[in-house]
Amino acid sequence: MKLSSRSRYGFRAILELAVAYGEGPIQIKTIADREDISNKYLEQLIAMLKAAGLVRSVRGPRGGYTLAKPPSEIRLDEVFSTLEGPLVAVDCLEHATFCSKCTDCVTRRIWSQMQDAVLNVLRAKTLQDMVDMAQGLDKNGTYHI
Amino acid sequence: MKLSSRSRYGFRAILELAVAYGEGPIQIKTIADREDISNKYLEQLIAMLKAAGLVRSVRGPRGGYTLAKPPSEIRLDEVFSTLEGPLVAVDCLEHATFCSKCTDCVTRRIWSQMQDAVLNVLRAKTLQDMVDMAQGLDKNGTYHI
DNA sequence: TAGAATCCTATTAGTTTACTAGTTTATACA
DNA sequence: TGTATAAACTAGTAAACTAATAGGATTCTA
Repeated sequence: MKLSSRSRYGFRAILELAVAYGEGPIQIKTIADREDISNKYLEQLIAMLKAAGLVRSVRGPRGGYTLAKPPSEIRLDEVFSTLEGPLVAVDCLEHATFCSKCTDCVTRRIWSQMQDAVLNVLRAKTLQDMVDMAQGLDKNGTYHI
Repeated sequence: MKLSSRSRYGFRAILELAVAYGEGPIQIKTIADREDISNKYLEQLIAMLKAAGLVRSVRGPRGGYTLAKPPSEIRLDEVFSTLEGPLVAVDCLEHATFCSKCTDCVTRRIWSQMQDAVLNVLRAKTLQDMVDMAQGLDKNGTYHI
């Protein structure tokens, strides 16, 4: 139940992009410096976000990354599952035929409730919500952990 | 966000003990056979549950394991955190001094909400609830996944 | 006192995590 | 048209974790 730094770093990075949405591309180096993340490692995380279609890139001088859509159109569960893998606690929640007792299984019900609880939190929010929260709280635009 | 088989196996095992509560000790071999888990691996998982004070052991012939308390007094979050480690999504949720922006941190708020969502599911239920669910659903007393 | 059961310690193949390093490709600008 | 800039791509790696397996020591009962 520990979040990987993939998620922690990735969320902080995409939040930087969300805050700067509409102001042109931001470079990896900028984000890495600001959030104190390894340049090369962040590069790989952002590549994941790009592959998922959440982020767009511009190559060459004055290039960098921008959100592919407005912050209000990117739900947090999209970001999370891109970085952390599918939001499935156990396989039998996806494949109903996984085991013979699947529909009757008590532990499966608990895992299902846990999974739904997390999913509801993340599905209910977009990057815009995080931007709004940030602007209400923090004046200088830096975010941590 | 994938549950380890430590949790999956461990929960199934302690549920067996909960169902049999008050009927004397059950051997590892019995549970391992019934739940199709490696004998030696289950031994280690139950050792964790014992170290956490959730399970009691009786050595020698006709020995085995029983719950240390009635099923109604063991909450699911106790079992979960014993097997899966502390239910803390990120370190800065435990240590408020972890980083300078901790109180203002936006991502931290999201992790906090996620963690609370899971915790609420697990804290609200005891092993007795699982036993009740099982008895309403399944006549032959076997549980899977 | 035989044997059934837990208890304890060690080992291991495979995977994942969190990086680092180096090279290649595209492009704005002089 | 050259050059600096920044993403893109590929590979490697030490450390930790996962899911076991192995073997013996200890304890208690019948």
